[in-house]
Amino acid sequence: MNGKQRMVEQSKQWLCDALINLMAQENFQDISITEIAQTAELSRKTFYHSFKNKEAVINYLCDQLFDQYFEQLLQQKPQVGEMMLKTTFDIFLNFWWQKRDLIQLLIRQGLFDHMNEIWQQKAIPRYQQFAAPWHVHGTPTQVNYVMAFQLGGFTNILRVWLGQDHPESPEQIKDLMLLAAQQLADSLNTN
Amino acid sequence: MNGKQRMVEQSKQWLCDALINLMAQENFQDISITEIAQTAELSRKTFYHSFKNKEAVINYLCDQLFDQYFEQLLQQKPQVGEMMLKTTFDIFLNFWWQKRDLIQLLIRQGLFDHMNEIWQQKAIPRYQQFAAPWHVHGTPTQVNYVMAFQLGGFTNILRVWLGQDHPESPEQIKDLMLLAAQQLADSLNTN
DNA sequence: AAACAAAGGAAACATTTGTTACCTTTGTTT
DNA sequence: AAACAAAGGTAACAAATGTTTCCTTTGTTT
Repeated sequence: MNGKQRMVEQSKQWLCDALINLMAQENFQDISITEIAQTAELSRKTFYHSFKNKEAVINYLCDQLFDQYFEQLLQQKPQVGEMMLKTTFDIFLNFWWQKRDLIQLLIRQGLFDHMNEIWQQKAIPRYQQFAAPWHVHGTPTQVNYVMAFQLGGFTNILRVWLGQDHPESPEQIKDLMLLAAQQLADSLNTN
Repeated sequence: MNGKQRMVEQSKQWLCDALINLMAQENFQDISITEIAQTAELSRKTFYHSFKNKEAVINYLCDQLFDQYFEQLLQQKPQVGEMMLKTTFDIFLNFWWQKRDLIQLLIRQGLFDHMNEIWQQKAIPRYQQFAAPWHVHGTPTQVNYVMAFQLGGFTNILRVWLGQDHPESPEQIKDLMLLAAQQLADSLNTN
């Protein structure tokens, strides 16, 4: 990355930070582009040079988040069986626990759905690089739907978990999830 | 409902229909309020009387959809075990199959996430009226997270299913889901 | 039937948005 | 070092948004 690109990235980051700061005090809908630019100490022109609109800033922010998440996931030592399930839960829960302030802000502003859209688009192709936390076999279509189910399930747990004012610790959620998974399996098998 | 309220509801419906028709041809972002009002043969004032903005129209639309869905779900004969799982899948898949034109429109316009947000908010409290398709027991917190997982999973399957130009028939998806559920259970038990 | 309340229409309004033109600054290239 | 390309700043612009005022129409109340 050369100096010119660094300048552009820096501006984008400043605008992002400005929007996040404003969102802590004001409703997303009511924040104007002028306000963001002023807070970032940049001109409105620079905003429109960096982003198409307010939503694009959120997109950029979410892109960064997911790249960070998948980086952590890729560093995971290859594992199998139950250990893999636990490791995947650990990474998932701890990552979002670290980012909880930002996520809670997004949830409160009704932007979690927006993040989810980006997650789904980026995650499905990327997940082909990994084995699923539980073993999946079958036709590509079958695998795809099982993936979609898991992905949607995890994301929604994240929504409920961090949507609370005082969310439980990652450890508590982990135990909860393992128990729930086991129960789900039991109930499906005994039916 | 008296005549006055009927008039208001009728206007809302006309504006809704107008927006849907316009969305089939034009990008949601690029549709102006003026355009919607003109298509509905109502004044811009009437639009702002009925809705806060364009997004509110989508909210209204989604609210209607979910009320219809839960009505169907409530008519379901009380059942237990595997039959209940199949019945729930049937209602879910057939309902959305009927509405597939609208859902596909929403997905293409990047509004599925918006619908999802409304679904989640309305569904979690409402689901307390039902037993889950598979048996869930435990603390209220545990039940809540298992519910969230299932709900998120189903919704995401809907996204993947109807996001395609030529989605599979509901019967095919049903078989796929039952198989996937069984597999999930097996893999969790053998780990 | 008369009075009233609420909805819709017309039109004007300030604000915000997104775009453009022109100029200055700054990093890259040769 | 000079020429160049790209980014940022200022300012103006048309278009759209959301709000308001005033007036007409329509259904409800008494």
